[in-house]
Amino acid sequence: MAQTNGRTNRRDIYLKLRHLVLTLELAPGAALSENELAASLGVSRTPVRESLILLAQEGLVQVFPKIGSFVSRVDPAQVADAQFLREAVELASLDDLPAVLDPAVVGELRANLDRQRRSDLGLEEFFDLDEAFHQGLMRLSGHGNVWTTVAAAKGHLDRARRLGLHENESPAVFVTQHREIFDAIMGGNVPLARTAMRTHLRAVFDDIERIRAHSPELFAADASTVPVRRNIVVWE
Amino acid sequence: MAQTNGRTNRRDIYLKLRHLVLTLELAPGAALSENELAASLGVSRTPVRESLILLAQEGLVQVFPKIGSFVSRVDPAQVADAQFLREAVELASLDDLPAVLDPAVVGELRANLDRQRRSDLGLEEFFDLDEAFHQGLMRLSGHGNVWTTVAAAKGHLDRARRLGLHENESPAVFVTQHREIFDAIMGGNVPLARTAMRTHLRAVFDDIERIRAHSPELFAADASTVPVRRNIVVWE
DNA sequence: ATACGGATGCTTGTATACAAGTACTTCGCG
DNA sequence: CGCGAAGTACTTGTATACAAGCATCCGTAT
Repeated sequence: MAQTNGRTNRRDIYLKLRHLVLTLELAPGAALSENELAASLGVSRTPVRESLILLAQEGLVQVFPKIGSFVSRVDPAQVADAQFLREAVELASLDDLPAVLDPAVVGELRANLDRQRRSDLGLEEFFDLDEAFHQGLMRLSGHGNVWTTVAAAKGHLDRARRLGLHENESPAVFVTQHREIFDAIMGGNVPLARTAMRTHLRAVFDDIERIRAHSPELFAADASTVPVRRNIVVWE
Repeated sequence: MAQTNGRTNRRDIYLKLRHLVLTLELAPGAALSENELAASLGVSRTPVRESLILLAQEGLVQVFPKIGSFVSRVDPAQVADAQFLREAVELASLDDLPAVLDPAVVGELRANLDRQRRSDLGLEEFFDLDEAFHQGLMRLSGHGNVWTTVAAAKGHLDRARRLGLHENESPAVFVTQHREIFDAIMGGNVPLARTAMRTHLRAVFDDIERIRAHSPELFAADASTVPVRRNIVVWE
């Protein structure tokens, strides 16, 4: 999307940093330094800086000129916005399902669901499968590329979900809901699919306030939070 | 969104270039040069280049490493994607309208519609008012910020609309449709508002094939179009 | 006349140097 | 001991230099 052709350091670093932010390996609120990142990644500031600019446009990073760059704290307002967006898009996608479904995509979805049901499913595996599952549903109605836009907009929502599942037990309930959505689609019951989809998406969303009470420091305050530069060591 | 604070050359240039692309003053397919843009804007390559990277992520510009940068040709697939996205979001927003509407936003919308009805309405004025009108509708249901995401994704759609209105007579029919949507909302008739909104959005969309037949060189081919670098003048 | 090949000037990617500004530290003074 | 002010090290923004590669042009040979 961003780059049409060719592998560049910028693209690699952008994807790597984005993954680190979305998986919470780079914690919300963490201070980033173009120089430090460049040194640790073995490149110059240029590709790192350009990656941070892209992440800033996605809202995953905040850049304060002459002050510093920081991983964005999870903003409940942006979580709610992403929730509304994805719900609107995914429900509308269900209304656009064709009479006969693409058997290749259906096969992918079935295989995806099978892997979701494995007993040794790890959390990161689940998130990958979840992402592919929802994109697959969009592809069924020919709107697979719209998922790219939704995915780019739901960074805050994804991080909130990870916070919830980290302290939660297992994603088993979500796997069941995925199955219900899929079965409703295969049965040609669009209203049921819509209901199941809405229930599924809201189940994810409703945990957020509980998580916020548990880890308030990872969330943005009501007013725009002022970031704190990490301490500067003068000697040595 | 992209930048939290402070005015930088990059932000100014990014907004200026984005405006030039969306208004078709930079034609689809036009070759861009970081060096030329930097010289004509009186800055170095750095802010220009960083702006182009942002525009590339939005899909408005294509950057081919070691070859050149080009204003994206209007991609019918991306136009359709944006159409689906905005329709899904704006219709869902109507379903979320609160019982009592914010009088401040209602006043804005009314003033906006009055200006749309002026007889000397210019095309660029109309587009500005149209943008503000649709964002205002989203704000009525508390989803004003989601419009930012939609706006960022609909660059190809906006350019297609401008092509249509350039060769069309006047936006009068769209002004009427705006009025119908607004009246339905004020009357509390959500189903009517949904119908009017859908009609309105699709009226915009349905012109595209006609425009494409008229100006095919501004549209992307089915396969990924290979850009052509402009001629190089050696002597002189 | 035509085909082939090297030279040339453009392109973006990356690295680096300098500029402007912020916040912390630390030293000096009351 | 407390407080203030200057120093200092860090931050990002911008400009510039160099690297690598592609496309075109032009000359040459057939």
